[in-house]
Amino acid sequence: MSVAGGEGRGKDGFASALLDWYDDHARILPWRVPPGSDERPDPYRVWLSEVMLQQTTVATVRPRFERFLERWPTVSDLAAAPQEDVLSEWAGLGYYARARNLHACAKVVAEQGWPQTEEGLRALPGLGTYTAAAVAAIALAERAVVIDGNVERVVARIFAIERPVRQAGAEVRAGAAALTPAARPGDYAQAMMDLGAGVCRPKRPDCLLCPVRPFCDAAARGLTEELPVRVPKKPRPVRSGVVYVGVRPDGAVLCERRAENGLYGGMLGLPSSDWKEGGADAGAPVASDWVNVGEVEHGLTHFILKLTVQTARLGDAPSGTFFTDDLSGLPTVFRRCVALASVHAAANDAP
DNA sequence: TATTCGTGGTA
DNA sequence: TTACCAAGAAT
Repeated sequence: MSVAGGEGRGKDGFASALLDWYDDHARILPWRVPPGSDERPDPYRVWLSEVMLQQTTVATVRPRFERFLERWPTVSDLAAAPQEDVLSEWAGLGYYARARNLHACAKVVAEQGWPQTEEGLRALPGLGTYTAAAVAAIALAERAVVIDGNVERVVARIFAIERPVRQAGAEVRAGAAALTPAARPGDYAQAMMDLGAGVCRPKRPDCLLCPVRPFCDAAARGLTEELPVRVPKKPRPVRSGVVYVGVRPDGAVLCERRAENGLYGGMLGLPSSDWKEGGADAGAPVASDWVNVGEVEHGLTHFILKLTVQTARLGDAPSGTFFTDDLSGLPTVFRRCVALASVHAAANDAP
C-alpha cells in the first residue's frame, strides 16, 4: 500500500503497535491462550468458539462454550453424539445450521484429523472464508488474512474507505492483507477483534485510547463516526401463524421434530400452521377445545413473526408428535409460546 | 450479488 | 420503541 497523500505515514508499524497493545490489554476468554504464549490452543476449542461467535456476542457465547465443552470435551466425543443432542445443546443460540454443520464437521475431523492449512479448513462444513482463516491463524499459526465485522470496520477506518463496505470487499481485503504480519498471526487476529470490540467500536470509537491512531486515515480526516458506510436495511415484513401448545395432565408439552432444512431446521418445535406474510388468519383451531391465549411477537433477521398461541389439554399425541417435559431443547420462540400458555393456565387454575 | 438463516443487548 | 448489530455461512 502506498502512503496516503497528505495523511501522515503509511502503515508500517501498524501490526507491531497493535500487538504491543494486545500484550497488555488482551481480553481473558475461555477459548484463548494468553498473548505471546508459546503453546498453540486446541483446534477443537478454537473452532467451536469461532462457530459459536458467528453473529453472536461474547457475553452470550461464554457460558454456552463452557457448557458445550464440558459435555463434549473432544471432537471425537462430539462426533459420537446423536445429532438431536447437539441441536438441543445449541437451542437458544440461533442460526441452527451452525449446529448441524458443526456436527457434520466433527464427524469428518474425528475420522480424518484437522486439516493443517487454511485451504483445507475451508473445505469443512460450516467453515467459510472468515472461520477458516481465523482457525488457521489462531490454531495453526498460519499467516491467514482474517476478516470479520471488526476487521472490516477497523480497515475501513484505517484506510478511510468511503465506499459502502458491502461493495468494497476487494478493497477491504487488500487493506487487511497489507496490515497482516507474518509473525504472531493468531495474536494479531485476536488483537484486531479486541480493538474492534473495545476501542474501534461501531459507535463512538474511543480514539484517545487507540494504539493505532497514528495510522488511521479516518481519524486524520475526522471521519471515524461516518465509517464504515453501510447501506440501510429494508424494513422487515410480518409473517403470521398459529402455534399449538398441547399439554398433557402431567404437564408435558406436545412437540415435533422439524424438517432438516429451513427455519429452525432439525430442531424440536411445537405443532403450528405455516408462517405466511400477509395471512393474518387467526387460524381456526384444529379442534374446538383449543383456546386462544394471546400472541407472541418474535423478531428475526429478515422478518417479524406474529404467532397466535392456542392451547388445550391432551391425552395422547398425534402421529409425528410426542410429549416432553424438557423444553430446554426448544428454540427461544417456542419457549416463549409455552411460557405464554403457562401463564394462561396458571390464571385459569387459580380459582 | 442478494437472500435466508436467530437471538439478545444497547442507545 | 425502533434500529442496529455481534468473531458469517450457504445457496
